Amino acid sequence: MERRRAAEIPLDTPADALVCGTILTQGPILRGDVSRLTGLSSAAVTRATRTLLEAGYVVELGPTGARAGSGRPASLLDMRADREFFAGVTVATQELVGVVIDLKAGVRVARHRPLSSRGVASVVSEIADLVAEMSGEFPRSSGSMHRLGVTVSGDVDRSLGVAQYSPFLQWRNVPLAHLLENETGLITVLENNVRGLTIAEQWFGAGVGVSSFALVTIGAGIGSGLVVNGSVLTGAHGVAGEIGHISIDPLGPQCRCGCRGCVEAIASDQAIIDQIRSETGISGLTGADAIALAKSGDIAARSVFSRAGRAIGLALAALANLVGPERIVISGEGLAALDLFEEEVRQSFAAQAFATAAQCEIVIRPLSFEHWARGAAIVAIHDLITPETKNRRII
Amino acid sequence: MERRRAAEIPLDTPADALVCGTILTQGPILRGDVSRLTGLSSAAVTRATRTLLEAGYVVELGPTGARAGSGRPASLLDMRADREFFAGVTVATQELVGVVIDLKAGVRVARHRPLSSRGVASVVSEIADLVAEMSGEFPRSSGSMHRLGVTVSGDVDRSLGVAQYSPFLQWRNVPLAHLLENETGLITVLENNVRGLTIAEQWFGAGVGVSSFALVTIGAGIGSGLVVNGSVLTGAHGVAGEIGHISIDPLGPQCRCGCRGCVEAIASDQAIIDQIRSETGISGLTGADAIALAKSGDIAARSVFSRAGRAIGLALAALANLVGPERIVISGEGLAALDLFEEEVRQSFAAQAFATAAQCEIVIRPLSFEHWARGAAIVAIHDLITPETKNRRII
DNA sequence: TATTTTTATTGCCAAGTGGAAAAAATAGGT
DNA sequence: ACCTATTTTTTCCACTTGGCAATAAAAATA
Repeated sequence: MERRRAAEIPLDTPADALVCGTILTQGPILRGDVSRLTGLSSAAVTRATRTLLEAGYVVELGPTGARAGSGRPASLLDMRADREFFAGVTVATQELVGVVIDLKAGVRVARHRPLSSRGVASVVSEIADLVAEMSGEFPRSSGSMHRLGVTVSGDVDRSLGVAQYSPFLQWRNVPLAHLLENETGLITVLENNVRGLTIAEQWFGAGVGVSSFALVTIGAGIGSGLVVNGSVLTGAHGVAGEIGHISIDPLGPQCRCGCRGCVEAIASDQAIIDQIRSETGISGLTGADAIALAKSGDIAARSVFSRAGRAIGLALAALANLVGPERIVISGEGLAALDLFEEEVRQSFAAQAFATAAQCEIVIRPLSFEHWARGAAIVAIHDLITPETKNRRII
Repeated sequence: MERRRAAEIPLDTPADALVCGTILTQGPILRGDVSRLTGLSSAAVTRATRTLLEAGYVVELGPTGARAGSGRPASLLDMRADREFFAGVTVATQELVGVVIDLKAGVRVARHRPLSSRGVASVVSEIADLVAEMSGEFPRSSGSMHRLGVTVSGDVDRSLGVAQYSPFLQWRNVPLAHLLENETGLITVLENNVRGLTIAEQWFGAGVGVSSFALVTIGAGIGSGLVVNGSVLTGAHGVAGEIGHISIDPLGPQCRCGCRGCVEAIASDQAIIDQIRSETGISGLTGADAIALAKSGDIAARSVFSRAGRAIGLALAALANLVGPERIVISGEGLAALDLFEEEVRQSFAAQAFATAAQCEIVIRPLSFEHWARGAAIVAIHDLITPETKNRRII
């Protein structure tokens, strides 16, 4: 699969890509600031900018509103959002979620569709259908759509476009990117779903301008994506950010991974439900019931949520102590219940974080499934713009 | 402090530094392999090599022993060990440990000296004395010594050369590198002691050729240094690799950090001694006694060591699950007792490591205090050769 | 001795980048 | 209205770097 990037966006030199990425993520920005942020000379910034301006990817917003005194007025640069569009699809538990976004990651269309089967062929054709459907449904003023990003859970090799192993889909070594390129005609990139969301936050969310941060998702499972030195950790064996399977209590509940006291066995949605069921004896208890019960003041339910909060706080502290991110972003579907344990999370984090690691900022960002699909689409942008490093540094 | 690197070793271009680092760490190596490892063209390798050969930093070992069939024989390149020497000093609990090493990190002199006081002025002058003493004591065939590496525990900013905070020395914001440059006349680099040992392993030990690994030290404290994408983690707030303060048991012993169940409170030397004392009632028990007792088959002592092993195994699993290193190296003074719990470490690691994270290799390397001092000296080499990256990538 | 094979070197070239000077665009003073 | 100071942006030039491809070197083999 030949990547015909040149036809899409002119990023001939490393400086081009650097400038493009900076304008993209740092929003409207002055040339001088681009130069300072990237370390490039102003000459290089001018050149790269001109290329992008001529190709219509960047616009000049005219003199900045707040006049800065005398001197030639600086003019702000920004991406032209409607110059190009990107599709993104994430394979969730029960459904496919798809979006089309513009170059500034603004969502133009969003669609859900139930997942009828987990077979490869069926998933491929349903993703293709969803994309085709969406691509007819948004007002494309001028730009076109060449790229698709797809995220699934499990072990994914992005450079190969292969889903190596997905327990949920029961897939092994599925070359999904290739299959979808054939089916949709779009250049397709495949990524792990948590990493996709992490990249989205890194470029357009709470990770902008920060060189290291972590995105923690709480819900059906508990996972995280870690960004260190500006790049997302992959793990030498494909595992990284598995914060859910840190054990914090040798007497804790059994986890489905086989161990005792994993964070996920204490604080995932199902774990909370199970614990409240066994404490209260209510057998048909749902997630909503559990939250309602706790909010109504039920002691047993509240203590289960508290325990979950402490477990998460300890896990975040382990993360902060080991990796030392500048910021930790908490998100996920479980956030409906977050106010039930946010205080415990913060307290036990603060207690367990070692020395200055406690300065790590913890922010909470509710993210919907649409955000996950948007993450997939943003991976497509990321793939377009991030240059492949040529020289391997071993030192 | 102007870094007059040019006078020492000709590393004018990035390619020079890349080739130099590769030859240094990959031992005797063929030009062709350098080219393959670095991604540089063979022409660039030839050019960089010639510069280094002419300056006497690299030697050609002549045709490789094992003839590889027909064709022009390839010749191995290696660093000339005695072309330059480096001093390294680490500030240990009771003493200063110093070494002088050559360019290939071979130790030429090693010396201990008691630490008479922890005051800044006294430490500075004693380090300077130690270095002066050593520099007269090794047979320098031709190379000279321009650089000194120093490591201390605590929060260190290497680029500033400042010890920001060292609880053990009770220092805050001590510009130790600068003070020592004035005192010794050597270009001095200051680094955290665990990071120093980690860099040593990365370049000359179990981390060679691996892009991510962890070095875990077990002894008076439990810490680790993490290498990801070829660079040592620093932590946004100066804390990283603090594996000792992960909490794995809410009912565990109280740690000096104030929390319960930290790995360090279960598995550090003192923690093990304390636990065995309280189990057996022997008040004057020393570390050697504890080991002897356990080796003699004492049930209580053995179970304390077993518990420590399990705690370390869980901590290593947390590390592997979060960061996903290719390899974990275990070292430290506590290794005298390692055979008492190695099996537990491996078992509980294997049980708790998530999915393929269990493939992470665990190797054991006993490292003496002299190795720590050597680590400091290797940081001086590292500082000489590692080029400062010019462009800041924010994407 | 000629040929083949593998490795190393050299000459040439293209291009990316930085430095410095020039130009552009404004505010403010006279 | 014009000039000057100021700040941002652009242009021009030259340099460095590293890749490509042809060439040389050093063996083994025919």
